[in-house]
Amino acid sequence: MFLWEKYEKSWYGIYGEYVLKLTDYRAHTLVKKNENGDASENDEIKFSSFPLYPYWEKQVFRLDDDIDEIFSSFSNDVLVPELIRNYSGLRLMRQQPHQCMVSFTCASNTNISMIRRMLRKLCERFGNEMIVDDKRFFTFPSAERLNRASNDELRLCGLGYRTKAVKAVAEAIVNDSPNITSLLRLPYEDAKNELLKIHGIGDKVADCILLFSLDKLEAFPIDIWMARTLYLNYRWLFNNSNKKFDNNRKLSSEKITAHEYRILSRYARDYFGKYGGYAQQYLYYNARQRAGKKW
DNA sequence: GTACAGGCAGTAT
DNA sequence: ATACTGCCTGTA
Repeated sequence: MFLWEKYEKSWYGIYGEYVLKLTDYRAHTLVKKNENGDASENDEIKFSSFPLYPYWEKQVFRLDDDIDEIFSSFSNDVLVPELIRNYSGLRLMRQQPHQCMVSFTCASNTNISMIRRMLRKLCERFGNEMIVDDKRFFTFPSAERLNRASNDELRLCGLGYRTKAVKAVAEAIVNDSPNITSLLRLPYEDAKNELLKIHGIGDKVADCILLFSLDKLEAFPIDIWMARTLYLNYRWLFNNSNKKFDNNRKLSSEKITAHEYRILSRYARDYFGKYGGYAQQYLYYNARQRAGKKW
């Protein structure tokens, strides 16, 4: 999700060895309809990819989820259903596990533009060049390639002290420990414990990997933005039970302690339930929107 | 120059 | 168990 770019009406995204392409003709069609009074052949969103990956949108945009059941599971909440109505185009994306693991390992303690920069450099240096529509893309490097890279080479991608962590993640994937297929099968808690064994993967990064690539929809990643949202809109959830911890939070840019993460995470998962990750996605997007973030 | 950004591991208490 | 601290790097 970090490696998507827009040109004209099309979005291009790096998905492992693939360049995915989504073209939105809908606005264009409105004009055409007005001019001709006729439906255009392009009256839709079109999906393609290089190389061909038929129906990738089903996998990547999770069209196989029972979205009605998921959305209705939040019907007792005040805020989330409203956000679902407001942000109707928002989707929870499913990434390839190895790309997701590397991406979120790079994501710790930095901002999105920095993450994008790091990942683009990793792709340029270690991925394969691909020309699509006369534009140059680089696929996402394999774990084998990253594992072969020297620490100095990785550092040149701007990883800083994350270098060691990226190496550890690449090595874990190459060694097949943990095995990705078994992570997909394991319940949330067990899969998370496996991920936490890898150097550089903590609570937050693990929850992102679980939600965005391992189909654990109850995973509820909490970064500083989610923490702010929880304190702002859901303080009542943990108001009485954790007085000491609740009161002195200043809502600002304080870092989340490990202890705090566990508490917030437990309340959020108890409250939002087995599809909580979907709620998280809407709450997160909303928090960023309200803060005027441009991604 | 300093503060800050979507955490983490290592160490001290 | 929980608290404290240093850490790469680019931007404001």
